Amino acid sequence: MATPLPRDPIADARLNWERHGWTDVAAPMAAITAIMRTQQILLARIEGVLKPFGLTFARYELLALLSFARSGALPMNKASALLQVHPTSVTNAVDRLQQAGLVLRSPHPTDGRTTLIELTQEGRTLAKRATAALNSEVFAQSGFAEQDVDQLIRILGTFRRNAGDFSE
Amino acid sequence: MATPLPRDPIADARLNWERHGWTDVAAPMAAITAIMRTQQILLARIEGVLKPFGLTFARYELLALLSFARSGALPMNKASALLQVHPTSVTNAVDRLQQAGLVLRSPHPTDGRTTLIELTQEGRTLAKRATAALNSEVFAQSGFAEQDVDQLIRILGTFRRNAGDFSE
DNA sequence: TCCAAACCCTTGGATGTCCTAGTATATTGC
DNA sequence: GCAATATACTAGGACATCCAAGGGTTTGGA
Repeated sequence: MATPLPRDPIADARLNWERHGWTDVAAPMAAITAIMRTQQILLARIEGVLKPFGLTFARYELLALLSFARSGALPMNKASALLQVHPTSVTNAVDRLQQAGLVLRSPHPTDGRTTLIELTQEGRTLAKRATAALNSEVFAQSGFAEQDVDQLIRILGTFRRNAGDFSE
Repeated sequence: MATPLPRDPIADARLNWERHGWTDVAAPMAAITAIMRTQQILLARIEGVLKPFGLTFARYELLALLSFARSGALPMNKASALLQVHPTSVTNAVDRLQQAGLVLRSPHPTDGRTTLIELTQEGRTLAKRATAALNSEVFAQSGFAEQDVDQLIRILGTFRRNAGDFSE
């Protein structure tokens, strides 16, 4: 890891905003920038843990999603909706997972437009092992205090609902 | 925007984790996944606002950073450290900003290895306009309650310090 | 003094994301 | 029943990020 900076760059940005008279939006700017940076840190940790398995986070997410589906299979469009990524991103991930023998495409029994993604036995095994690694090496040492985890879930849950992710 | 899902996919993932007995890491998993998704939503909003200016978020960040530097110029490696991205990402952003006439490269007066990035007058003007747009269209309507903004800044600030971003 | 180690930036390659457009299949409405 | 519309997936292109490697510049110890 690089040497820590002497000062928090986001706190500095906030001061700059306030100095320019944008006081009312300085705090939200700092919060949003902090989310960006935190995501970057977490993603790097996750990718580091997944690398030995030959997986990226995008591919892992798809694998994990399939492993929780009763039948171990999902239509592409369903996966796209649940993972909340663009359909082309799913196509890309499936291409690579298929090439690695972790999933396979099969035609939908009744809808000729739809392609089902199916977990292979190998894919199911790898998903299990990768999940165990993420659980112990990332989630169990998240770096967030327990009550802060609850706060994050609450705050970000409200945000995502307002953003139109889900209605519930 | 896509139709909202009937249920929160992250809450469902958390239930799946608990069902598999990973109860102790289910909450951090949910919090981290929520951060990933929130970042995605915010980035899309920001990119949408910046698009009319011909800017991406990465390029805007660099432009904004330069606009707050006294002299309007910074060494590449300094920018890389402050933005906390890989040096090649800065090279890439500078290439495009330079091509757009918003910044220019100049040699460091005393260190032949270093390249200074300098804001052009056009770059300075565009940075101002883009910041005004982001302030009014994103930061002023962040979708976070005021006290939640403070919570986020506190929680993520602690996280980033522990992750080694800064020592302060 | 001088050469090895450290540092700075760039190039090339891999991955992921999105958008636009195109092809194929279903569904809807007249 | 058939044409128009909607839906599903894929191909190609633009961007951003990182890593590995390479070439030029500085620094520091022998």
